[in-house]
Amino acid sequence: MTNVNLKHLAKELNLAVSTVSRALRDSYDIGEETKRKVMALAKKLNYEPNPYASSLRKQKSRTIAVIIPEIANNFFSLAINGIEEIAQEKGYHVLIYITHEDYNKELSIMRYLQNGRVDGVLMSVSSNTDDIEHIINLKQRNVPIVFFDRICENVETAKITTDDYESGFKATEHLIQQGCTNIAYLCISKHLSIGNKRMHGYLDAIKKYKLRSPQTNIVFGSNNHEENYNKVKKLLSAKNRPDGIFASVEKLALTAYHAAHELDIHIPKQLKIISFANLETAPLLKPSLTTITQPAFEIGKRAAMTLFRSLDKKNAPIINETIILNATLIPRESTRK
Amino acid sequence: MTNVNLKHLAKELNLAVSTVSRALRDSYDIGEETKRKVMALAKKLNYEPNPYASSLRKQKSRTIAVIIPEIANNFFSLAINGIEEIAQEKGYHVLIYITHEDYNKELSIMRYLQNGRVDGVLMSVSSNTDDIEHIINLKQRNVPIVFFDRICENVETAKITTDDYESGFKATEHLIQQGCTNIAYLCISKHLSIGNKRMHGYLDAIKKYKLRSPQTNIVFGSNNHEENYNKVKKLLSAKNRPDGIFASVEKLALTAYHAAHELDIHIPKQLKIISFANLETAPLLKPSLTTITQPAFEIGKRAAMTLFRSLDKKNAPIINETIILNATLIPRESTRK
DNA sequence: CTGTTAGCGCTTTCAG
DNA sequence: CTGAAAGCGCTAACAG
Repeated sequence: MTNVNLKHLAKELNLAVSTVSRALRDSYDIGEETKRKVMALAKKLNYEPNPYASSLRKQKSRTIAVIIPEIANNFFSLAINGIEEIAQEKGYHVLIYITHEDYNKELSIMRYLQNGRVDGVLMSVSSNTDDIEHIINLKQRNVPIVFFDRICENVETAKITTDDYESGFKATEHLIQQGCTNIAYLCISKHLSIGNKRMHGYLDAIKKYKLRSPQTNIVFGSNNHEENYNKVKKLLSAKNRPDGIFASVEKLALTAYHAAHELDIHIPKQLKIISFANLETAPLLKPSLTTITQPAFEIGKRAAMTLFRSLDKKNAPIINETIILNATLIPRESTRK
Repeated sequence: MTNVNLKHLAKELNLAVSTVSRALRDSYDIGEETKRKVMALAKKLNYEPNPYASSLRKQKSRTIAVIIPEIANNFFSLAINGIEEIAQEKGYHVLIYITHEDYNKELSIMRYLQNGRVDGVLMSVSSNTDDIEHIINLKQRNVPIVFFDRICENVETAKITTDDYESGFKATEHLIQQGCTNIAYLCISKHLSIGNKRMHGYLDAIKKYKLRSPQTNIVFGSNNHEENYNKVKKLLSAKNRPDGIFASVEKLALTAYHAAHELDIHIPKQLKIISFANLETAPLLKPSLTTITQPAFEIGKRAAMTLFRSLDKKNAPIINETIILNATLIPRESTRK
């Protein structure tokens, strides 16, 4: 870190450090002549202010954190893309943290953030987070939080989500219209808002169309892939096994695929699958999967914009509101044209 | 930022700030009794040191930057996953920057990093980066850089790559073994190391099997999707159009798919495609694409480990070495079993 | 318009 | 074993 700093510039120009500092930003207050000289030298020496000194002084880091459960998943990648774009526009830096669906990791990550490291947090909670103390804690330390996708209902802050209930309803309806009469629902965790909302949509569609849905048709998965696989396999091995599956996340759709394949159940003839999924490659590579695609990039952007709105204005509080963006159902037929 | 800091703790305990500071880390030097008291209060008040004050003082940020051209791409998502895992293990924070294949963005990002914001950088260069001054610049400011995947040959530092030449050779050979005699190669940029190495593998395979390959069979794409699409369409519209395509990146494979589809060329009957791709969902969703899959997660981990090796030991210089990991060819047949 | 001064919160000599 | 004091690089209040 052998680096040029304000002191260097000041000495070289026979000016006070503060003058140089102001010339470099304030502007209105410093003579044109001086400003030009300072700017010139700064450019010449490739001066870049030390961010941490400035953060320490201003108590603002111009940095936000993004906390997500996983990243090798198109939804979150796209969301980050949107977040990063807005952040770059606003001159903010983005720290990324992956919880790997681990509540304890989420906890310790949020501890790190509580002392000024970031000005705000964008997060999608881990699937086994049912306690919200750590989140409230951070909020109380004046770190604004915006949830996206996997929200916490009972934290008062901005939330950007998809129309999960409606999408769940439509997904189920879609399967029914395809002739399914025995539809199962797969989701990752009882704790997740998205899973529950989608489930309610599913249940209401079942009800509306007067289908029966045995309790066993709802599978709650976990972090453990093996376990999920066995549960789904069991589901598909039953005498009256489902002829349609609505998976609340892509990963479970794939689990179902694998299981069906092993059990020699033909997709989509004997089993139709619909799933929330953000396969960028979808139009070409998923001939047999109907997807419900979330506007991930947009969600990321909106989440970031919402956060920055409160950061830009001097600590304007984040409004406790939910912005709901619509997902799109992309039937597999259309993928073949 | 109403926050508890060392001064608070010190006052509360009737100790000097320095004593508290040391009790919280140094340990050997402070009385057991005092230490316990300090620790207890720190825990109770949920004390978390201000990272920027400490960074400023120690001239170390415990933060690294990851600079990548894009993120909505499985390769980079997986790599980040690996990077983040190692970083978390080491107690480092990860800043993420996306260049969107834009040289100018890459430039300005690296400017931000030159004054202590990060202790090191992991990067995959943008496709239109042919000038390396900004990289050298950063290196000279004592910010170690490790390249992964898209490396810069002529910067002396550690590089983690895939066996691009061999994979290019094998990919081409694979198409030849499938009966292709007129194979085209698609890549994104003349500047990229990976594209060039893969191309050499391709050319050597063509040579070895004594196929002819008209110059027109090599397509250099760009950032512009439309443009790429037209180039590929033109390629596939020629009288003696190729019967095999080796795409150096997933995106171009998809472009080829689209073009073939529009021109009513059947895949894989009339045109076989092989491509570098990291489709996590591959086993199920890509019935017609043979892929060469890079160990992305591993690459990320190795890159991070290499960087941390030099950060952990007091500024041990990064060795100018290239670590080459092997990609795996996954034929489409095996996806159907 | 410019300089002086006093910190931001932490670490680290240097003294006791 | 503990305290006092200096200073990382920057900003901002206060003087001139």
